Amino acid sequence: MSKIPEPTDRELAILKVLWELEEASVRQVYEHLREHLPIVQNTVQAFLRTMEEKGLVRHRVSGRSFIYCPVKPREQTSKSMVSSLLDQVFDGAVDQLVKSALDLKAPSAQELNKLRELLQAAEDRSARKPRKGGDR
Amino acid sequence: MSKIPEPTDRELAILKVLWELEEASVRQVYEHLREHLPIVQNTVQAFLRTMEEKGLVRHRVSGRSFIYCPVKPREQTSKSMVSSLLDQVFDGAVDQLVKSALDLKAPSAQELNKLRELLQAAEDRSARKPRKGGDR
DNA sequence: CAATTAAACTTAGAAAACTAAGCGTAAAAA
DNA sequence: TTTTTACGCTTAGTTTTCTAAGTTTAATTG
Repeated sequence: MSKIPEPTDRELAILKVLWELEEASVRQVYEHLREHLPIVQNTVQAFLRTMEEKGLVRHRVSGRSFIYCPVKPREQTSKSMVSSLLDQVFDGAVDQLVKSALDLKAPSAQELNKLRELLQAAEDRSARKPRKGGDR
Repeated sequence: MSKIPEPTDRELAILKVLWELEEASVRQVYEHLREHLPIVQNTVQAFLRTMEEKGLVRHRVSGRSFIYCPVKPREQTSKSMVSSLLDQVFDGAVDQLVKSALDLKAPSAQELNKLRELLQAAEDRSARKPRKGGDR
């Protein structure tokens, strides 16, 4: 139902802090953000307010402060962003996306392990139902 | 030197056509685009003009028409976009990006093959120089 | 040669993204 | 009790993105 829009760059920067801290006051988000980019606390606050309007974050009250948290977990958001990217530049070709990612930065040993697992899992799934069945 | 900005959504849609056709007139781009989204030829033309200013495309003259082509190949553009996404949401964790991609859409048999190759190649590279040496 | 057409260029404006100053209020400090 | 401080709210401005109408120019057609 509630169609949450994809976050913009700044919104994403804010969400990133919230994902990391689980929840945070305006102040806290501001403190984190300004380590990476020049910004003013009021700006952060204004963003959080509009982000709440868009359904990207929620808040609860604690004393005088609002404590914000993300509505959607990182995985869900990233998924739809990857999906957009996939359509926008790769025409849906997953392998090309992966190739770009691997070309970009040599994965660490741990990452390689994880990748092997992921691929194995994908193969298993594919083996179990090789045809393009739409169970969505 | 010449720092080319990342293309916006619409710019990307136009680039996609150019990547596909190698090169194309305004007219041709327009014809392709309007199959997917409501747009007017003038709009496409204005975009191509500003895109040329930004360094995203170049043109040559053929008769009365401008024939546009992308400055950067698809791979290069996608690479920097993937890089941004990686930083913006995954904090650089390639495996998480790949996981997102694989969760999103079951890869076809061909894609799986390609993925196996890619992983193998990454492993080979990693085996040959397991330490983080920077030969770039 | 006049009219039509097809192309690029100019201009303009709406919508979204981003930014921050200024205001009000209530708690805490002096 | 007065002052300061810490917060959220309102407002407003700039910039970027996206859109398309109008204008000009030159070739082709009648």
